[in-house]
Amino acid sequence: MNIGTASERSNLPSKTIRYYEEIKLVKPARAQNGYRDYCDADIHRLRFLQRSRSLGFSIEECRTLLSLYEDKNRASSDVKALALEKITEIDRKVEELQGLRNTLHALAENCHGDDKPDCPIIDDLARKF
Amino acid sequence: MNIGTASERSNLPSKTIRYYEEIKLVKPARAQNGYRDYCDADIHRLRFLQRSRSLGFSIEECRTLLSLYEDKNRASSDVKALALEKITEIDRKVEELQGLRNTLHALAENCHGDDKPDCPIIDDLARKF
DNA sequence: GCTTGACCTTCCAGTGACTGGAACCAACAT
DNA sequence: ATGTTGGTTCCAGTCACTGGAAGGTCAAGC
Repeated sequence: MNIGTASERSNLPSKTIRYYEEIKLVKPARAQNGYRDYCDADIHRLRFLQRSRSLGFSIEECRTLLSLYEDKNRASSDVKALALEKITEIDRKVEELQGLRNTLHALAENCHGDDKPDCPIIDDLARKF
Repeated sequence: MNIGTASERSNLPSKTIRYYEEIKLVKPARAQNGYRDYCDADIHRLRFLQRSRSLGFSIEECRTLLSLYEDKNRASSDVKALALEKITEIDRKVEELQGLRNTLHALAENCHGDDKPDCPIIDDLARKF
């Protein structure tokens, strides 16, 4: 199976798939013409990567997950630990973003948003500490 | 004022300050010995940048905000528009993160997290579409 | 048989916003 | 005179791709 088909089936751009090969995440066979030749197991790995990346795992975390996936003797606790860690990380990020959001919102509330140069948002950014 | 002092006063690492000079955000004078020499207005700009960056504006947005800040005839509506756009963007990001969080949470809930290889998180990542 | 176009290959450069490190120069305390 | 601290420049690395150039391959249509 050529890379174009692999791309369609995994929902990943060809460029990304080549990149994943470069960093040794997926190693397809090569056809005689030099084209990459993906088997079903490769597609499976690619989809696994697509999904775990979209769930916010970093490439290195995906590498770990993939090896856990392929380790028949893995402990589910290892995977759970990674997931829980990720949840904490997401919670932290959400909190931070909501803080920013609230600050910006408060500033925008106080800004009449007209033609005049008077602007509390700018004033806040420029405030002395 | 040397870069070290500027760094303390603006709460930005020296490296970052030099980088901001490279991309033409802050252009300090130079002392005779070649050292960067920051005046109060420079510090003001640096703090403005520190604060707007920490509020989640990109460098290019900061550049815009800075020019609006220094434009005595700016309309406050211009600034407000940028802030509101940023809020929308943050809301989108928060929603996305919460989606991820919920998915991960649901998966972790169903995972007993023991020594056995059985793991619903991995199963989900590996699921066929 | 030839051309066209889609698809594949490699390799190099760029993104954003820094960060780390090497090699060197300046200022100041002891 | 020497050591420490703090400047300077420049180059490389980060993360996870993405874009583009230059060229090879394949199937279809004329």
